[in-house]
Amino acid sequence: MASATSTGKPVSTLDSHLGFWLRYVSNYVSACFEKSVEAAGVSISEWVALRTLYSKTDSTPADLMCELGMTKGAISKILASLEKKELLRRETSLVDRRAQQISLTRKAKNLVPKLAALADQNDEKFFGHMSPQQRMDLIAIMQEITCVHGLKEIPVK
Amino acid sequence: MASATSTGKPVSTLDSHLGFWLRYVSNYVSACFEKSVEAAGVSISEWVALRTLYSKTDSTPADLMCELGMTKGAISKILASLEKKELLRRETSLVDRRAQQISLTRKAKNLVPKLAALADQNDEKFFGHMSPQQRMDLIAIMQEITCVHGLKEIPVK
DNA sequence: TATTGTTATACTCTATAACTATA
DNA sequence: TATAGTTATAGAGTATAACAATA
Repeated sequence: MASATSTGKPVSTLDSHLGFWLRYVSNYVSACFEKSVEAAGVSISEWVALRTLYSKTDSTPADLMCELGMTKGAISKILASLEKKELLRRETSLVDRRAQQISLTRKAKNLVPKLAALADQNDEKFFGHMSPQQRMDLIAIMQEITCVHGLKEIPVK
Repeated sequence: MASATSTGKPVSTLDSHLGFWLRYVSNYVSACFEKSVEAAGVSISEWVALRTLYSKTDSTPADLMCELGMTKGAISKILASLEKKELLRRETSLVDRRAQQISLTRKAKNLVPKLAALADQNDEKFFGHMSPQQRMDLIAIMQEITCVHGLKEIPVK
């Protein structure tokens, strides 16, 4: 697993790190999911934005900025792309004319459940061989790491 | 956790998927590691290439292509960058003058153990609160997923 | 013809920062 | 002045494909 240096200390291998394995598996799982939502016409970032807006109506770009952990420039581009696909509308807020109110179109409201089903299927594909308990345990472990390190935003990167 | 559609089916949330959590944690862990190796002057892809070459001397770009799961164009750029940093040499193979023999410089051989230590530290930082048994179990779970799905190359992406 | 590696090109995703308009 | 959002620019990382040299 590890070779030795002249000082006798072992040089750890790539695969001795849990971080390596998480990234290894995660990249495959995400790449596969990306492919499946792309067939539905959206990117992963767009899916995350859509699913967030589906639950939280009347969000502003600033809200999304916080929730997705991205810069306002990046959010602006995602929203422009979704608007172009007729999945959302942006209207100037009546309260503060600098701000925007985002709302999903009917098309988007019909699409989100389908995308959620794709996410379910993707999870089944990769983790379906594990017991429900094992999967819940794993989620709990990931959540614990999130807590321990104070991670906050949804990482779209 | 999930809202209901007009047909009564629940629309799963982002955080109900194990894939979401793996990506969430993995992105943070990798981003942190990236930052730490960048301070040492290399990217994650370059670290992976260096660590691979450290164990497997006399590799060719074609070998790396398979092992890192990247195209030859990408490998070529990584090798050019590492050569520019004086971390490796590329010499025409005596056997087949189309191929190259890659060898690490002394500078690289001194650097790799330091980078490996950074990887160790990164793992400690994020998973140090878990028991050795729990960490080994997690790695085993990731390896099992790898096996079940026939994943092969080291994902550098 | 097939293979090894390089290079030109393009694309995706994101950040930074200058900018516009409101407040 | 400060804030919300847009846009221009840049950079990282990778893929595709045309290319040169060699087999």
